[in-house]
Amino acid sequence: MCSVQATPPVLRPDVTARARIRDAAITLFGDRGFDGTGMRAIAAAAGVSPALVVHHFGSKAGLRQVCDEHVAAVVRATKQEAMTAGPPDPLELLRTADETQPLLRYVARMLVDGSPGVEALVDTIVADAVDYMEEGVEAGTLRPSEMPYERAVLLCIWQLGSIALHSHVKRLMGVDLLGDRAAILKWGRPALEVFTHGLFADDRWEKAVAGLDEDQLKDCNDRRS
Amino acid sequence: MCSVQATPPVLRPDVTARARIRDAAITLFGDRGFDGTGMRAIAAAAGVSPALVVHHFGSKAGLRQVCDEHVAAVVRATKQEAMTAGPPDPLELLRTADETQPLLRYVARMLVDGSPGVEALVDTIVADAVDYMEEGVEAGTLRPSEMPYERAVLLCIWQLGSIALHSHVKRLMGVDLLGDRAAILKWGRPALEVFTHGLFADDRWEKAVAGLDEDQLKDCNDRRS
DNA sequence: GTCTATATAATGATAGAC
DNA sequence: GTCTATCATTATATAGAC
Repeated sequence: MCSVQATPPVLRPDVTARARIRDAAITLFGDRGFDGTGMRAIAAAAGVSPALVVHHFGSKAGLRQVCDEHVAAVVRATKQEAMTAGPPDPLELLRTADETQPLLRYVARMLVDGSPGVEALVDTIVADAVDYMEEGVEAGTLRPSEMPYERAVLLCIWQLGSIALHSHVKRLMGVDLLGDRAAILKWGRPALEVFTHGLFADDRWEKAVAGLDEDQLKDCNDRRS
Repeated sequence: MCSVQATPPVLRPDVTARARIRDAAITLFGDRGFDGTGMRAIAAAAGVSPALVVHHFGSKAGLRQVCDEHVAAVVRATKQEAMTAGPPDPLELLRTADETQPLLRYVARMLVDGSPGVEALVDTIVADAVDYMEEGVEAGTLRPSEMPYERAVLLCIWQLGSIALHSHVKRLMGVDLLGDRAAILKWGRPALEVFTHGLFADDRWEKAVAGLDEDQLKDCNDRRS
């Protein structure tokens, strides 16, 4: 599993200009956001003229769509590879993270910027997680849940959200979730602790919430101005 | 705790134009991002001329700074209030969420846009969480951790990340984390399940990871091209 | 404090030569 | 396929009247 050469967004005359532009866009969009990145910056990073960007992709929106599709394809392929390699686990997404740093940075941006292709990508990730976790429950490695789908969504959002906030994780813990594997382990250890032993000392919170019914909450909401 | 009237970004001639501009900016920045929001749009939403925005805040960056400070102050005040009201719990952040929807939407954007005040805000949130959780452990409601700080960071990132990805949570589960309390409960239930019982059926994962040392991981990293 | 009118810079996109 | 030169639009910010 420790292989794969990521595609760095550096100037590489050996790949087509089109691919260089696309990779530069992925890096810059991921780094400064879609709105924060100009065509000129992309062209400069790819070592071409701004006009060539338009020539190849029609428009900035067209370029983004191609980036979306490419990133989604790579993510899907990476997950496919990981699936066939061995049993999935909740750290799978983070495990494969360092293979494709600019890609993940782009995904992190997509998640909040709301790029046109991100919904389908997230839905796929969640659907896969539902399958993974069902298998895990059957295999006896995961605890069964009263709400398997919701739990899968929760865990996916936690992981994707952590990626989206990678800069804060880096600052707070010195761990680059988009970076090397060793660093990711430092992040994974407390997660493992929570996932193995839980967070609460007992089930008093669960009981307390179980005691609440919808009516009480509705009432509580209604009392707001 | 079920009170407080949020400040809607609607046209309200009874508050100063300055406050209206600031609130409109918070809503729009949160909704469409900093780069995606023009001064004209802010002025229109506040019912004033674009020039007045500049007159009050100097520049778009200046306006953002004021927004940052205002949001941070409100968040701090809200947390302060929640602290004095009762014992804190991991859902505290989400509990108080619905009080201030536009504010939280803005925070969600700040978290990924990297607004200049967001680091301090997050650091404060984490520092508070560390205190909360230490008290929780002493009180016997939370399990002790081998890495209390890292666990607190993890949980804060999970919660803030969930807020940042609220649109996906809405789509996947029909729950608006920035919205009403009843919806949030639907999200909180699986979280409560994981926090109470854990996710793994046993400690095999923890043991497997505990067996890994840094050298192995380093080696694995080095083998990447 | 608030406006209209405008300056100036940057943006996405086009035209046409090579 | 790739470039230079340029257009049209939009952006932030300013000047000065009321």
